[in-house]
Amino acid sequence: MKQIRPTESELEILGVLWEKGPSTVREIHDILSQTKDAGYTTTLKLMQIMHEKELLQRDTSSKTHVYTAAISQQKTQQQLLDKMIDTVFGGSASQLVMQALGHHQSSGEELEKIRQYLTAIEKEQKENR
Amino acid sequence: MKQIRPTESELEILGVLWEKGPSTVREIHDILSQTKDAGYTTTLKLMQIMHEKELLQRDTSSKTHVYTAAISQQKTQQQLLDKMIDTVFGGSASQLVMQALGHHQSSGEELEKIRQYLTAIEKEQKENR
DNA sequence: ATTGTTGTACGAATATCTTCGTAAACAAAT
DNA sequence: ATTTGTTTACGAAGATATTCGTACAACAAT
Repeated sequence: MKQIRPTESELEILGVLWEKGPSTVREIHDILSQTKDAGYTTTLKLMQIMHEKELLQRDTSSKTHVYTAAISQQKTQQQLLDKMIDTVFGGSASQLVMQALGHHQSSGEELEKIRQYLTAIEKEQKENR
Repeated sequence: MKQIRPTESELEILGVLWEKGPSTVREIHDILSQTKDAGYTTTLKLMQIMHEKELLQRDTSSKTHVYTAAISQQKTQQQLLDKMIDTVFGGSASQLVMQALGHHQSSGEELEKIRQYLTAIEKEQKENR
């Protein structure tokens, strides 16, 4: 399986693309520059490199190119999670889960969803025993 | 608050130190080289740099130095989680939790622990309403 | 004492990431 | 047609991370 390792800056860009969908460099840059301090050409260059690396696709049919994420959020999440669980949480996923639950408030709804999820997993485990 | 940003390789070393406790370069290297391919002096150099950065402490009283992690696993976990939730999971901790639960088998005990944790959090939320 | 082994220190090469200046293409406005 | 603003392309500098060769010190075994 192909190992994708986006850098920190690349993840920021992917994050925006995942949320907003296909975007121009200008759009990405405007959003990023709210929280970060970098020139326009920096963002441009990054996205060009990401295109070379095949992290992004782009449509060059008009003068202003439109970029799209070429890797799915899900897959990227899973990959980064796996590595993190492995190196930082000593291999224990539930350790990570509890740490995450502890320090971020989630709405009651979200907690309820997680609870249902737990139940489903436990049920599945019983069946496969 | 001081932002710590260990690199990938540094995290690997920290991971071993957190698990095994104080260790020599040789011990760390032997473990890492099971899954990674790097020379001994590379590991040594990395740990020396980490000591300069104050990521590691070391005892130089004997010829063979003994290194210890200078930052806690908990704090590092939290910091990395926060950033990850922010950039990769669009700010949703529960999104991360479900993704993590989905693709890693946890024992029934662990799941039970998480369930209790959930209950505690929900109770707390009610009280603070 | 000589040899072999294991360790640290140091410097430098290499690789990778990040940043930005500059030039050229293009379109809209004057 | 010239100016102005927006965009891409490119190259190169700067910053950071990774890798390893070499030298030297400590020590054990012969």
